[in-house]
Amino acid sequence: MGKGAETKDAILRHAVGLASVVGLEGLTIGGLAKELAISKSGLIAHFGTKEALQLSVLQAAAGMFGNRIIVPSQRAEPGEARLRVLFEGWLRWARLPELPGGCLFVGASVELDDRPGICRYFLARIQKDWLKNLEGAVAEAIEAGQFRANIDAAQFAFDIIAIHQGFHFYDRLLRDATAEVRARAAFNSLVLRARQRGPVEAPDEGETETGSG
Amino acid sequence: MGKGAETKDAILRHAVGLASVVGLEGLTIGGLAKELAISKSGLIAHFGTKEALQLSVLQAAAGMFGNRIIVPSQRAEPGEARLRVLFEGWLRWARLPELPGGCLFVGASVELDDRPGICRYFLARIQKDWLKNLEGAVAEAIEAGQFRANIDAAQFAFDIIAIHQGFHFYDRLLRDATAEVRARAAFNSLVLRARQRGPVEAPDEGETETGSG
DNA sequence: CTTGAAAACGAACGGTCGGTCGGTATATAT
DNA sequence: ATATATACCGACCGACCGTTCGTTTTCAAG
Repeated sequence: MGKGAETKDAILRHAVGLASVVGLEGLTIGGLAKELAISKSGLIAHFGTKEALQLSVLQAAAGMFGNRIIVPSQRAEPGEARLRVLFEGWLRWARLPELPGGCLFVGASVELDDRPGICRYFLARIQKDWLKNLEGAVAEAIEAGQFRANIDAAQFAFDIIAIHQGFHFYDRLLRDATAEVRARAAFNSLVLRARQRGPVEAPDEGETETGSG
Repeated sequence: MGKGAETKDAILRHAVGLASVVGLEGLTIGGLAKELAISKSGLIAHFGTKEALQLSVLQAAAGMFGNRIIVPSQRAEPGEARLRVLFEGWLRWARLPELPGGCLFVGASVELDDRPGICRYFLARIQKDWLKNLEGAVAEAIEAGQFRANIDAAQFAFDIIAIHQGFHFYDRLLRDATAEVRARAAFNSLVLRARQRGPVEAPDEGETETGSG
């Protein structure tokens, strides 16, 4: 890796973490440069414009996500196991020290949803990819006979994404310590419901429910 | 209403809609003043500081939410009916023409979750209030015998909030036309599961599932 | 009408923003 | 070691930010 690529990499590593806190628009070239102890002009020279920097930040985060969550998930066997690995990885992702402000994509989604441009376009694309990835994992669970055949994979993917959004809200804004427990409970309920008619499942007379089961 | 209160009201009406698009920080005094065809100084005089303006915007939006969603819900009978009215109202709320950028609270939640201050404090408080409101409606459904007694109202409230966040994500970023259908399906599934052991419920051999009921 | 208060104004402040430019240092290839 | 390309810098630009201030306009009470 040449000198240029090296510092560009260092810039993006910092920028991803900073953007997770202050948002993509909250990122300032001057502020980022000060953190890295380099000059504004030296920094922006690597990207040309702020929008290009923002796009690079999204791309860098997407790369991180792929390496840390998607790639490892492919070592799990297709179906429910892989789906669970993806979900658990996604929860951990939002708590990574490299992302002190939580999942960058959650923040960027809200920030960009009314601001057309390259960044919005890119974000929407990778989020749809992620959606399809989740749908695929559900489909595999159906093919493997783990989930019932009449499960709607697209709806299932919506449910998972909703749970993660809810988790983020509880965790980041409400600072609710039960965020993770609640998210996992909702996910488990979702999976349990999708399973083939199985051994027991008589939810009457048990512990509290709605998810926790 | 005196002259001062009148213009202050007009300012806030515009500001709420604008903030739903550009965010609380994206609000600029100059931009807002230009939209209203008044001077910057004349505008900010009503609030003193930008942070105070932002807080007023949140308060105004909270007032709108109370008038439009919470108050009408109290005409519905307690329990499942009221819960459904709250949920449906919440969906409509995110599509109000007065909120061209979607639910202001969703945007503000992400924007403020790492920025301490009066605004963040106020937002977290009213969001917890809303959470308790939902929990209360669930509890009433249990008391009315509509929902099983072992339902966890807090988890139920989490699930509803998650659904709404997922709806917002699908609707605003992905521009997915099925957002509303998916959200409603998830909600119906949630309610159906919570109901007392009822007439039929044999989910085998039916239409597609996971939410759709 | 007169008068005093309330409301809105225009101009200006210091600061920060993204971005540009010419020049200097540094790394890399020969 | 030298030459060339790359990387980086400090200074500066116009635009816009939130905020302040003194003045003028508008309103309402006497």
